[in-house]
Amino acid sequence: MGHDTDSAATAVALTAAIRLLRSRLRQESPPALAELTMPQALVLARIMEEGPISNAALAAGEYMRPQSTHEMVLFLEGRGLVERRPDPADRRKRLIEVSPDGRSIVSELMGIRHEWLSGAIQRDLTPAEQEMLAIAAGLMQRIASSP
Amino acid sequence: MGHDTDSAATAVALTAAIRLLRSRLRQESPPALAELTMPQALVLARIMEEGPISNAALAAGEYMRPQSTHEMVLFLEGRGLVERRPDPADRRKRLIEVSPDGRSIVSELMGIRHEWLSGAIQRDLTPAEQEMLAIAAGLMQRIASSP
DNA sequence: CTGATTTCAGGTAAACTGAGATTG
DNA sequence: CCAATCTCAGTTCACCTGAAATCA
Repeated sequence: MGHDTDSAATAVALTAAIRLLRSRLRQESPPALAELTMPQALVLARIMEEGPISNAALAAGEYMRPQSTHEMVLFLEGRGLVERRPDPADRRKRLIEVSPDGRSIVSELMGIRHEWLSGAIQRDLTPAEQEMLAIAAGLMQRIASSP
Repeated sequence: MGHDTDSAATAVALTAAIRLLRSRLRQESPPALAELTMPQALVLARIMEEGPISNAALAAGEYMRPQSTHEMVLFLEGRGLVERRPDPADRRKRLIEVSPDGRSIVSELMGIRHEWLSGAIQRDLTPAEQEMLAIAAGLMQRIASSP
């Protein structure tokens, strides 16, 4: 154990795991409660975290095209969950911020949306495994954001 | 550490990690070499692993609708990468198998497609972290396939 | 007759590319 | 003039649902 080829095997296993888990999550997500789709909810959460942010910066952080995030932001604005105002320092930009309405539902929504996954983690994994998975989630984010 | 609410936090972190990593993978995947898309390549790999398999069984294993896998199988058949023959035991089914051509390119293809991820794992993680990620990939597959 | 499997047809979600206007 | 940002429009990918035919 510890050879060079291990990272390739891990890459294959991880890719397969991501695809499988995504498929299962799609199956288990409650459609009735889905006023917001998963990407919309996660983008909303990121806007809340990163404070007032431009659309271009939001897209860069999500590794998407600005057009893709733009559409989600328009949707969220239509629901009154975010607000946009011109950036006084750079009038090309429009700063996006979560509204009071959006802020009040975001935590509740995240809880509902992750209900199945949270339960499965608790049901199927030992406490030690749960801890390892939490660490691994951090590692995955690190890899995704590596230069 | 070790409370009930931890699994919820892990679920949120894991969902975010999956989304980020998927976006990054899309960015990093070499489009010129993509004669097969990611799902097509992974379905082909699964067919190779699981030997002769019916489309319904394939779909169940991937947590997809039979129609979705059917389309991929038709594409792979058109490229001559898989072959189908009626199941003598149950003539409703058609058994799908990887052709010699498909078998010869599948390992090469997997290597190319996972090149960036494999490199990032090796570059950004310590050996101990790499091992943890490999274990976590297994845990994710277990959760995805849990009843 | 019921149920499972395959297959055709059409639809949706979530990203993409291209192009135009405004501002730095 | 060039670059960055936002925005409109159309496109592609990866799934979905519905329905018909075949066979157990």
